[in-house]
Amino acid sequence: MKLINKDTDCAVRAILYIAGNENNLVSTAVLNSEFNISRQFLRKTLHVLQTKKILKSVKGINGGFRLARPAGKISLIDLVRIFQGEVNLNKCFFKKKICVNVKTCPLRREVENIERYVVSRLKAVTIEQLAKKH
Amino acid sequence: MKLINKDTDCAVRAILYIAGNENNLVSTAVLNSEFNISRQFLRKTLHVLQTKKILKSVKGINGGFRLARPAGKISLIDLVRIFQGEVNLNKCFFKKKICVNVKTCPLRREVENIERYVVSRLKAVTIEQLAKKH
DNA sequence: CTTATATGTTACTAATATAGTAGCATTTGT
DNA sequence: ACAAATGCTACTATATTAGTAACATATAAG
Repeated sequence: MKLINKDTDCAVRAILYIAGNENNLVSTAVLNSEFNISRQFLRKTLHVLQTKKILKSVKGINGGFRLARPAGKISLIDLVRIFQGEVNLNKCFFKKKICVNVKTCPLRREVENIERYVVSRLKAVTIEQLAKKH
Repeated sequence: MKLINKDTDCAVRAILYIAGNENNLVSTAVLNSEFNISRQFLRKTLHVLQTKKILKSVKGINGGFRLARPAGKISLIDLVRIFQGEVNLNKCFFKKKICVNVKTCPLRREVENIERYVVSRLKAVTIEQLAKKH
């Protein structure tokens, strides 16, 4: 059971590094030499981040990526949603017979509380905060 | 992303039902007619619960399952651990280069906090409590 | 003692999610 | 023109989860 998959994890590292480079462009080649992640994997991840407006890209020689918005405006929940979908810990397997009414399902209520906490934490933590704690 | 998989979910329903039957044995046939879960799936789940000492079984005609310990002594964390393994939200994908020291990894720390909360909640909730909330 | 009906046990298949790779197209500074 | 970067997409591989099947064993009842 994981909260953060490899895509998201990779994205966090990359973005943290990019955020530490002010407005300079960072290429996958640099990230690849910096981290233990294959070039192809990085490219896939960064490309997605670009399409999702987290990063801006510049093509061509000396090209690379920079943040599309301030580090304080990028939170973990954004990245988790992009790479892992909406946080929905509470999937019900037995809707028909058992869970006619979600409100009366004791298990659902407990998991719902946990989910609320997880989402609120993921929302609260931004790249800016993570960078400061380094 | 799910917190509870189908095995665990199934187990909770079954155990709640069995707990509501005092010391009477409950067979998979009864659970199958009660719930929207296939007989084979129930058998697999109940068998595991038996080997893990959550349920006691009686073979033969009129056989079935009963709780092996009081409902107050079975918590969600027990079931999650049996069917999904130890709760370990914090798997690190990049140990070598990046996470030389876990203590200095800001992402790890955040996820660790979340994990602690999740585990503490799963520990706190017992079958007895869930049964009362019905 | 035979039979019907339970669970014990294990092996297998199917579906889904996650991880990882490959290749060609496009852009741009020199 | 060329080298080096991203754009884009399709594909393969692996791991996890879900679901099924078949035979062995035990037991209550007729």
